[in-house]
Amino acid sequence: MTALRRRILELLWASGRPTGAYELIKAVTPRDSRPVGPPTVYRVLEFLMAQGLVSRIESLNAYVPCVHPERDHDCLFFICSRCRSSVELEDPRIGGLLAEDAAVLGFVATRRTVEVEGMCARCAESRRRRRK
Amino acid sequence: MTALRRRILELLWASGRPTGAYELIKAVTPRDSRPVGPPTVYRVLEFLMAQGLVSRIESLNAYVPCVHPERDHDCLFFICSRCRSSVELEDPRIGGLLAEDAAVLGFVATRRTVEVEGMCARCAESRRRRRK
DNA sequence: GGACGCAATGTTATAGTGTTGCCTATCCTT
DNA sequence: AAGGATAGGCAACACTATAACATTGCGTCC
Repeated sequence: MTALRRRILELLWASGRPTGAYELIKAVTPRDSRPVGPPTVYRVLEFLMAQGLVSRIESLNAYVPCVHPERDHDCLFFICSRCRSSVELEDPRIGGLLAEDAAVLGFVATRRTVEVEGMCARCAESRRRRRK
Repeated sequence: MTALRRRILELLWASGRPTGAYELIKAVTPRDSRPVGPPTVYRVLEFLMAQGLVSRIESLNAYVPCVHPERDHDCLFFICSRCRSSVELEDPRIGGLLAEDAAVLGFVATRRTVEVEGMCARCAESRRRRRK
């Protein structure tokens, strides 16, 4: 874990929502200095994902820190299209069903992407308040 | 359903695998003529997705025709990273679990993305044959 | 110390994917 | 024929990602 890697991981935690690679580039670049190159940031993200510290949200082209880096978990994301937040959940039953379906097909699974888009409780509530 | 829309849908069926938007642009453009613009193709894809005739595979930035356009189905894809094919499956149980998890969070779901990456039965078999 | 290996990062350029805004053509309706 | 609605053409641009090559810094082995 190098300084840059730690820095990007901290930025992801601080951001509080899925963050794009180019947003990270801006964020890690010190003011008035040449921007960090895309390959650098993408390499760091690749490393962090390999460590299970970060996940990529495919439907947003964005990255989030994992909630339980210690465990080997199935990432399952609920993404609010209103406030841009995302919540990670663990539900082993989903992985179980997918494994079952894969077995039927003779498919050897290596990676899963499960993403649900919609509106989070907070946003749904605040929209309900203003009768709309 | 216009000529262009039908044409692109047919191309997707003919391709037999997830196909990128720019690949479709090349394919729909008649030889020696100016290429169809990206917006045109993206608009057609948007229309076809709205009709439930086509799905987007987020983890590939690619598009596939839906197997059962008639039914309102949960798209669930198994994507072979070796032969680039994809198989669509229906498993209502997955949608059920996701709805359950969403309810716990108070989350109002509008769209689901479930994609499993790995190796299809054919590829797994052919790799087994050559002892590798 | 000098030579080498190696991992991480920097640099430059480019490829791939998707969108905005505006205009034109066509068709349908009245 | 006028007017509106829908589809498509076009130019420019924005965003996302990778290729290819150079550099830096650090440890090890002789």
